[in-house]
Amino acid sequence: MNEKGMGLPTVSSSDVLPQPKSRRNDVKSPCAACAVRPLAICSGLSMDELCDLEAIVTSIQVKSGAPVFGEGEAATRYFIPTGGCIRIYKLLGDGRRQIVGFLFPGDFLGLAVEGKYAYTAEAVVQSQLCQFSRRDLKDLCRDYPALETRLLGAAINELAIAQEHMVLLGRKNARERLVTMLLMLSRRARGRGRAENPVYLPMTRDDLGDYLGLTVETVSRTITQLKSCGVIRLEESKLVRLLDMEKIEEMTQGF
Amino acid sequence: MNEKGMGLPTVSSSDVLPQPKSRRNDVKSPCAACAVRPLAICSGLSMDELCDLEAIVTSIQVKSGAPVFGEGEAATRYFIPTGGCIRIYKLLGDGRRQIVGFLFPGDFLGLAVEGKYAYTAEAVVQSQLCQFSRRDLKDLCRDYPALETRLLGAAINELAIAQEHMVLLGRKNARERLVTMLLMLSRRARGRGRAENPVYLPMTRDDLGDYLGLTVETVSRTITQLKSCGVIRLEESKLVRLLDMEKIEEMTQGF
DNA sequence: TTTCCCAATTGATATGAATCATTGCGTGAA
DNA sequence: TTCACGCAATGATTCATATCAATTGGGAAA
Repeated sequence: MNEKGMGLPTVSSSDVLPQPKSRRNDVKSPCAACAVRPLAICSGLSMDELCDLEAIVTSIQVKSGAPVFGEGEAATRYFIPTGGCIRIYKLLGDGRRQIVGFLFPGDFLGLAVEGKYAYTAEAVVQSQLCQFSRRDLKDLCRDYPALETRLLGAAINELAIAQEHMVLLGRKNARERLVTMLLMLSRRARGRGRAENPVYLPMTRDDLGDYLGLTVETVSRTITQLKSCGVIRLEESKLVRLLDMEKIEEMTQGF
Repeated sequence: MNEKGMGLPTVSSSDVLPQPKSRRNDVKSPCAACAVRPLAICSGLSMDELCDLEAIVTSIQVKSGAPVFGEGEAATRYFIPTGGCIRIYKLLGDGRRQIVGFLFPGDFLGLAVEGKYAYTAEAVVQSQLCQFSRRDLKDLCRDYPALETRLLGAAINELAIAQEHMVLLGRKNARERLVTMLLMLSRRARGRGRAENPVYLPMTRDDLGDYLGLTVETVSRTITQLKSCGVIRLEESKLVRLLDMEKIEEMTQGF
């Protein structure tokens, strides 16, 4: 049950602050210096290709809680987060919410079905994203087929994550769900070159609940339970120290 | 809880009966006559392209209950079912099973992460599939970039279905899960040009449970409940007549 | 500092689905 | 025909999580 984000207006100028970024002839090219490029679909491009990419990209800022786009909207833009965290979710008619993913720097955002976004995307905390028009990226794919291969790779990767999450939602209990998520966040942080151990949870407990298919209360109680088991410790309410990795990995997989 | 399919051998010659199909110079080309081609990634290819496709494809038969491939296996082949029904699932260490999808004729099977299948695929009933070697399809994608675009489309489509299913698993109750699935199967049958109303359920109640994140008993009870509500009628135990479409659609979306 | 507000935690109780156990049903084999 | 077997349906009970209701905590504004 969660009404935040229902019937939200789409990205408005007060929420999103566009900052032109394409400066093809600059001394420093922003893409070349981009910290998340090795992670994203733009990795492994030649200098020339990078320039063409830069020519079509814009950087935007989205304030905490503000929408990037809404479910059902015409999908005219693609995004790559470069900072912060984005939640994507779907709503049922009575306000029940299921968060189907959290996106971090380097992930790809905006895959659409029949020209429409299938979910709403909102910033969990203030976030930065690279923005492409759909048309531009399509054109670029024609010139650089490798780019489409990368997009396919990103989609397959997302699909695998989604399938893992279906196992979590369909077959795991509350404790297993929590530790699975902690481990997943830890691994993804490592993948981005960030600290893997005190796991940082930028989202609220409510968000966690709507991602894990639980209520806030159950999330909270389960965290307490994991603390008393001695497998985690809260350094702050959003910073979780994993104490017993072995036990945690065990708890994740149902052995 | 379900032990069927645990530690299964991979496709063996007794389960799968290969039938060479590539007869480039035949009068009748099998792909040209293929009933599911308009649905599958092979739609919209020229006669030439179709010939090249035929040259790399094999048709196989898989007996009811037999595996097509197993989770963790090296992903050397892709498939397109042309008849029957395939379940794909993941297992937890203690045998809990989550079916992450059912595949029907025209769907694409075999997307892999890091060269390995992320799930097991088994025939629900005797099924036919077109089989491609990964390498061959990759080569063909190089020549016909449109093919890769179609693969991307298939992956995005799967992803959207997966996200819908996460909503079901995370936020819907047993009754909503059942009617959502019935409606989904009805729509997909229509999409394949088959009857949309008596919905045919080739899978067992056990499979339904493992797909919907419920137990067999709950599936059975919920079906009984839907019968007494008057929204469905069982013509046979695997053939469900949808009686009140309006009420059914209402029940799926949480209004 | 004090106040306010929202997020998080904790407690008491209700409930939907799981679990355990049994019965019924339809199909194929003897 | 009868029997056996697997699948499906039903019943009784338990249990995990939801729900309803306070209470606590921590950061920002006054």
